[in-house]
Amino acid sequence: MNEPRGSRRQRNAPTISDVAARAGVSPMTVSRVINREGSVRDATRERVEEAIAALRYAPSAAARMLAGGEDFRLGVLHTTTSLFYFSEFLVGCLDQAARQNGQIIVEQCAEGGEVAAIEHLLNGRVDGLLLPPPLGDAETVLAMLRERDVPVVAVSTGRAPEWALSVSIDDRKAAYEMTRHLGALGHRRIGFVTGAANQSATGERLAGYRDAVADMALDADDTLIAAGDFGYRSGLDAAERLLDLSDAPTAIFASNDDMAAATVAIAHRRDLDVPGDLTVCGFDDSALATTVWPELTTIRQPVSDMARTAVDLLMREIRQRRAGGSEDHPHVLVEYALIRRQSDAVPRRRPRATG
Amino acid sequence: MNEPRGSRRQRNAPTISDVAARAGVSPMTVSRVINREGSVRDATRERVEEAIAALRYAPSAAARMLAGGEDFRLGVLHTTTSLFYFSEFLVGCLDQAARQNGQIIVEQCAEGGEVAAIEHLLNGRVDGLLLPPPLGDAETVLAMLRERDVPVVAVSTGRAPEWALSVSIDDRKAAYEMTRHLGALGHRRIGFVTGAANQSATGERLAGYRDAVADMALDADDTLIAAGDFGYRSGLDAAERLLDLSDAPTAIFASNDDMAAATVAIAHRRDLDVPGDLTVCGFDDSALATTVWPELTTIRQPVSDMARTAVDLLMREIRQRRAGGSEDHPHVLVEYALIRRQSDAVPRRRPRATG
DNA sequence: GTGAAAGCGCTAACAA
DNA sequence: TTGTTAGCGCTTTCAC
Repeated sequence: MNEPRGSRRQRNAPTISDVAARAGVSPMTVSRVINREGSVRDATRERVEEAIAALRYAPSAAARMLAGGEDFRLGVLHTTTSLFYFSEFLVGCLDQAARQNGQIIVEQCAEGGEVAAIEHLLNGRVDGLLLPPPLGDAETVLAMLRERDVPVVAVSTGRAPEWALSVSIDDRKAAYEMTRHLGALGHRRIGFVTGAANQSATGERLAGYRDAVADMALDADDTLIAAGDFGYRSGLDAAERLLDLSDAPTAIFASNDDMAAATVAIAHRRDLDVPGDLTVCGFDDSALATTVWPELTTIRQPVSDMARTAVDLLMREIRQRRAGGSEDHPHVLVEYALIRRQSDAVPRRRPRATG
Repeated sequence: MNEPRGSRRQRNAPTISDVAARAGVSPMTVSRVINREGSVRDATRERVEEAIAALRYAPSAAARMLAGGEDFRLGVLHTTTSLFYFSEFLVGCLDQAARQNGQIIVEQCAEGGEVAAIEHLLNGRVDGLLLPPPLGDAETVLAMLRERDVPVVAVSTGRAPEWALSVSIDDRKAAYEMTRHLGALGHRRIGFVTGAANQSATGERLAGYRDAVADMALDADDTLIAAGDFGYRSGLDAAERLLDLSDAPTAIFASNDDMAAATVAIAHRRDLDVPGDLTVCGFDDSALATTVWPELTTIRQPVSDMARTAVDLLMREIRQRRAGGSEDHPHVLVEYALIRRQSDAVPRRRPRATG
């Protein structure tokens, strides 16, 4: 009758005490084993590990956190643009956050509704924000966040503000490399389709293209540069313009895969074989790159790794701030890769019949 | 010396006790206000609410859960297919889960690695699983899950197993409606591109098409039905076959947007205007539908709402099981919508010159 | 190297 | 209608 009023346990999952009992040690020792603290004798550790395995024990994140573990609420702004990118980004965030007591709050926001969305997120007590493109370049958003002194990571931005954190690839170098690749294949006239004017990656990619054109002494003709906005439709128009040129390019490098896919569509509409008559390549390696046919040669941004890094950086920053510090704001550059698929080839011999 | 050793609080966020102190009530009363339990006098409630606002108090999810609140860990299997779908799906899951102490664990899995992935998820102590397509039709997956007695929701499946939960649209009816729409426009020969054979939605959509063809007495010709597999490339092939027919269709209804986009590409390659010379429509209303040009007339599946519903259903089921019960396994049907965009039109007059 | 005690913030059960 | 008590599962602090 001394039973204090039945336990309130609801889930019948094993607890740290169950493990301790089975291993014949105290809960504290189990805790030490779990957290990889040094001071546990090997024999003890082994017994504990056995018990953990036998019971299929998994620690309760909630209890852990409550007992002094830190926790993090990270907001992700989801704009309607770049849906392809977003999915991969989110998976990376979720994965990394789960490893570190992080919770990801996704806030959808319509164009123009960014400020309201952020307001909402901030009221929900998020500790920091992740900004996938194009938000990392949005002046009003950035200004607001800076004023509020919210920790922020900009992802895939060409040029992130100094006070923020960022994770990107070297857009300029990647575009340079792709352009050189095309040049090495034998293309002299390479068309380029730019991205949206308000994103800094756009400028970087264009600069990379220009560098390579200059370095390899390719045809440097401004009519070879067509303005796009990262949207498929803008790619359609840009490709038309480029292919209408009296001396049309033999290769077109679009600033993203959507516009490259559009270029392929236009080429086909004109009975041009890709890559036989026209080489087309993209940038990002989004789902679209392997959806269309031929599959696109492109620059791979490791989006989900970048997301993981971003979450990591952000948590570090938040932790530092909680501890009072935080002076450095790392801007990390991750590796990209040039992925060759079926959309590039050596140019067909030009009309003036060399051979 | 009676000071038990200073508080261990780490975050300086206000607690329920802070609110209670400020409002001059007990923590329990605050808890009642937060949880909208009836028995609190209005005056008291107001004071508490003021205190909450003043302190910007937000309850700690961890503490709440630990104290007996239920919690849920829901696993989502992420196959490489249908990335467009997945992003929207995930956002819905996350959103709904966040409202109900749910945590979403995403597990990526390669083709053929489903069983291992599930094993991993289950070891991570998930309480239930969400199965986006094509998993809801995968026999081995389903068998394993059933044997283990794991709560499961199949989403967007044509025909979910009785013992599981499901959220779908009425694929057959939707395809029927789209086909009738095409018939009403004046098309008599309507091509159809099927989906992957191993997904039950494929059969449903085809059946809907057939029903409408019969009901409207349209040309019922099996050469008008081309097999696809939901992939873009299969759509390319199917469209070629259909347009190579001596009496080619004036409209092609593809079982998803990817294949519809491929059909548009083939049409353009053959100098056919869409929708002038050929009407094309898709199914799903994925990101692709509004990416390509012309934008696709398609059937909208409200994926993110479906995800929300799925999470809800799953939590309800888990809760019931914890309470010992659970007899009924709801299969909910949500509304779809036929979205008209720019890819459909009245057929051009046929060669035999009617007028 | 290991254990005991206390407390993280909250709510269920009971008492007033 | 409101308050009191105890305990959720874990980790911290201190003692051995």
